[in-house]
Amino acid sequence: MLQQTTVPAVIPYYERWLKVFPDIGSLSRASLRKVLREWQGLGYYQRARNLHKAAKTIVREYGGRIPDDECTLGSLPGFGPYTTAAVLSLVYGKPQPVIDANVRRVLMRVLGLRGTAEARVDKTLRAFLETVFSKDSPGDFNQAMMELGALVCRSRNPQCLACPVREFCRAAREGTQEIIPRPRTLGLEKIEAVVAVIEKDGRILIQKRPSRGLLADLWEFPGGKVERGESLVQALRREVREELGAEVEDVRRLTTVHHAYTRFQVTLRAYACKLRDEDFKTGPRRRWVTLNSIRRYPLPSGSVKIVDFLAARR
DNA sequence: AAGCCGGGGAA
DNA sequence: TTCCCAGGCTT
Repeated sequence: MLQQTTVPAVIPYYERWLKVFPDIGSLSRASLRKVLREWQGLGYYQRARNLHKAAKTIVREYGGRIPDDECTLGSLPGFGPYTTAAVLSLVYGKPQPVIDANVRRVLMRVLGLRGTAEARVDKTLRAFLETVFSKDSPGDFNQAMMELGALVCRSRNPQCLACPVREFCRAAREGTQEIIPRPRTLGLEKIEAVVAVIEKDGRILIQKRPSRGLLADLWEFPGGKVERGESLVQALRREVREELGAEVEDVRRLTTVHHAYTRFQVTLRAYACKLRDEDFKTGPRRRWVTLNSIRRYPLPSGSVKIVDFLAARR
């Protein structure tokens, strides 16, 4: 029932099912019509047919006991790699790692594997799993991995700060947890942006983003998207002119950082510079801050990476 | 490797 | 709306 179906959707069906078919024998003796009737509304009806057929085979060929060897179990209808490994580990305690959508997502992020979540990556994942798998408690390990994916390392809004394996996770380190695995449909838009780290008297200029939309009310360095046919420095001069009404000078390359959002991927080119004119608009959304105090402001992850660079340079 | 199979929950 | 879900089977 859980194949490609969420736990909340399954629970009521699961409970009714076990009342009607309390054991393998009762399922094996039931008519297909009754089996399908109990499955009605759950979808993927081939699963019901497979389960029914498997029950018949288990009763007729294996004395009503679910086979405990991989080969026999995997030959039953509906028993693919996941279900076979799940039964062997959860029911029989055998050292079989499972890879379901949760585990696949967790491991793709841990290893920083780009691309969509497909069974194609499973070979790589399985090799890694072998190195961390607990043969003492395979069932617990497998369920823990799946729970981690379902509750923390979620498809959307992963809770990296609460994640017990955060320090081993490449995606969390690189800020790519939102785009690993890559969403199946929409392609990732690539955005090139420039960032002006404007220094004056040992302080740096930051400004507050608009209160609505992307990164609302977060603070960042002046800057913006590079437009077509425009050089990076041209873009830098234009953005500072537009936002601050001032010209820049002493422009020097600082660093390049990458950050991934759900729908686009941005490359930030940071430049150190100074302002030629001092008469630009200050205001409540604009402040000169020291490198130390800047960390008290909420910044987008991309800006934090730039701040980290500046701090490390000291 | 890609298509197909379902319905619902969450954002 | 869009995306995805404790996959498996067929082409």
